[in-house]
Amino acid sequence: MTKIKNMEEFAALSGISRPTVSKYFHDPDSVRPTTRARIEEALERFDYRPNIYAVNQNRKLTKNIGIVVPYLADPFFAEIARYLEQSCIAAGYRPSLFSAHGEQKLENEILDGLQSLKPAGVLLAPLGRISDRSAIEKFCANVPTVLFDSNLDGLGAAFVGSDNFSFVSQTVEYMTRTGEPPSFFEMRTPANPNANKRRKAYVEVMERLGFEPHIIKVDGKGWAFEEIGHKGALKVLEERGLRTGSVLCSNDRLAIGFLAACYEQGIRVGRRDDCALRVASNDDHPFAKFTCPSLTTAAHDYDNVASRSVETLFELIESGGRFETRTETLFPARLVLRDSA
Amino acid sequence: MTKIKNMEEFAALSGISRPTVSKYFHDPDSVRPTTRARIEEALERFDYRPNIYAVNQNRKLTKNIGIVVPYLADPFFAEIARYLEQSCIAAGYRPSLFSAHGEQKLENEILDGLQSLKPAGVLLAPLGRISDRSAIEKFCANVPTVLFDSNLDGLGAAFVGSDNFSFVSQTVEYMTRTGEPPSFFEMRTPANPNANKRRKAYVEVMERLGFEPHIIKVDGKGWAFEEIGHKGALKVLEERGLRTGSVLCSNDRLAIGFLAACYEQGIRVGRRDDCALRVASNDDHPFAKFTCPSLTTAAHDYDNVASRSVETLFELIESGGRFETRTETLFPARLVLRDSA
DNA sequence: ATAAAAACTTTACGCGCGTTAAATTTTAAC
DNA sequence: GTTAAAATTTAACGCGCGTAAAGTTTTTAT
Repeated sequence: MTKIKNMEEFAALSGISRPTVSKYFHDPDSVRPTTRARIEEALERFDYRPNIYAVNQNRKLTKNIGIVVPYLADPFFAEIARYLEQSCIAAGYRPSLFSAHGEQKLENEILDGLQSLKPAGVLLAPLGRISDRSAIEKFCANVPTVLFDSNLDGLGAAFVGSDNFSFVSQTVEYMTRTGEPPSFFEMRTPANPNANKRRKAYVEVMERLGFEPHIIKVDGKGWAFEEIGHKGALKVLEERGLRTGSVLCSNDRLAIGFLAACYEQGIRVGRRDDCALRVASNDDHPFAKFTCPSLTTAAHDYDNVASRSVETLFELIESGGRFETRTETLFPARLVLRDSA
Repeated sequence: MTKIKNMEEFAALSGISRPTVSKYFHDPDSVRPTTRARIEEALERFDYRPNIYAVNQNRKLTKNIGIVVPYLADPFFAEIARYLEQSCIAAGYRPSLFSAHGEQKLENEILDGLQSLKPAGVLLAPLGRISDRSAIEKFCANVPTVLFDSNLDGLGAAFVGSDNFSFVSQTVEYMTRTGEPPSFFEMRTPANPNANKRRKAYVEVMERLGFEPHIIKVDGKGWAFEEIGHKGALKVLEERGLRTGSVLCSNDRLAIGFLAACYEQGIRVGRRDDCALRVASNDDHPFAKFTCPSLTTAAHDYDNVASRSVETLFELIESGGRFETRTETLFPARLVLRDSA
């Protein structure tokens, strides 16, 4: 097998001129079918591919797309990243995945490094409260960016995420309808803006239903939500801080810690009569099916959030990187009934 | 703030010639301290950075490092990837992270795409049994590659991973010493070669201790280990297939499913007297602390596996991409005692 | 069959930077 | 202060490909 050095050489071997070969790689349909066939025939025999560095140096726009998530060790983000990656590849782009690992400094460094990649666009799920707003603002000014999962007011060309009100209203109404209205269990200073929206939704729904909201706030910072939920729950249980037999956790990872604490304290959780407590949550984390008991929760519309995010980004790219107005798209939750409530 | 187009322009503004500036970016210590100061001073004022595409086109070796894991939705790999990324950055490289998402086709596509990145080196945790050996072999012939986590005989310039014998011997000996010798719970056709080594180690240790090995194999394929463990456990419990009150799971994700099944069946798991079953496992998955009950398991030496992997890769790169002989480095496990056994 | 349109070839320049060789300047050594 | 060594400058070429202009061939339409 001959080793081919560059497009010049490949063009010679295929019997087509280099500019035409170049055109082919840019868009196979832009050349005559017969020449296309000849090129692809040569491609079979010789295994050549254009040097992406030379290509990207000369094209005004690369085919790169950056995907940035706040915390990849959370399987929720791993799953959604997977979908985003595949959609990008299917559309002929080269995605590169980055995780801020919960740290502002890393998020900034990623955005910084992303600039030199000269990406056609970026899908960004920001850290949220601890994001460096000005850094992200500056980045969005230079790179077409669609925010997803977690919204930062006014930043990015568009936002695609979940409708937190829909999550909480469904869980609260379900618990109320089938038992008693829940208390709300959350972190005192949540990193994610969705958490704030969920608290507000909880208060609103409770008041609308004519009940008094009861919010339990637990300490802890960072992204070790299970640990925070676990410690917080142990403290609350010890102090008999639960006014109701019904708890709604702000998110599944807190709930995982909560349930572990209940188990250790011998508190039976579930909707059966012999259970002292019902626990529900939000997100439908990949592990929610395997908690003890399995977790009743409001599921993200993964597929739609992911597909709409990439669609929006592609539109943005085709519009030259700017939208007239910033749009926000929210998808409702789907209630998943399991054993915990 | 003036926008700088290229190195020529930046060099002019900093009062240094372009070749010297180029040399500086290659290695800041290779220029005289005074000129280095002048460059860095200009760097502060003008915010210029070399075009990575032009750089990579001309350098024989890029500063790219590929990190490939089999399944990123498994927090174990997310965690180790995080460490690998950081080590690469600290050493002045640009890591890019890829996940095969459990699919051979994707693993091949990733390796394919990685070639055009012309990386200085690659850290590869292969899928294992379902990897396309010949594709990986071909890849390793072209790119300096260090395998980690999961070994493929003879492939890659080196392997760094965990000593499966150490994992199993510690868990088996502990369970035997403090109770009865365990049965071994695993998938019938495990995707990961570590699983096979763990089974062999189990048999060997049991025989050495004078007990008869008892292996429970459950059906299922893919990477949804929790689901497989859950279904398998339900079946085994239903059929009263447990000969002992002591079970060692091949890995934590299976154990998570196993424990969920036990909970559903009302079987108390733990080392206390009122428990019917003890369950231990291997890996120390990030969620092992929050199972019900919390999981006794043998922990990977994350830090050492990760740091040795990158060290080995750096040595490999400095050696020009080839080692005299292929080395295999194994790190022992650390037994983590929790409530399940 | 003829003219117009479309696709292709040839030629050539540019992208931003690595790198080399020869000439020049700065530094270090004595 | 002289001299050799080290660092820098100047000038120039090459990397692999995008792309534009002008000329040639092929296709399509009439």
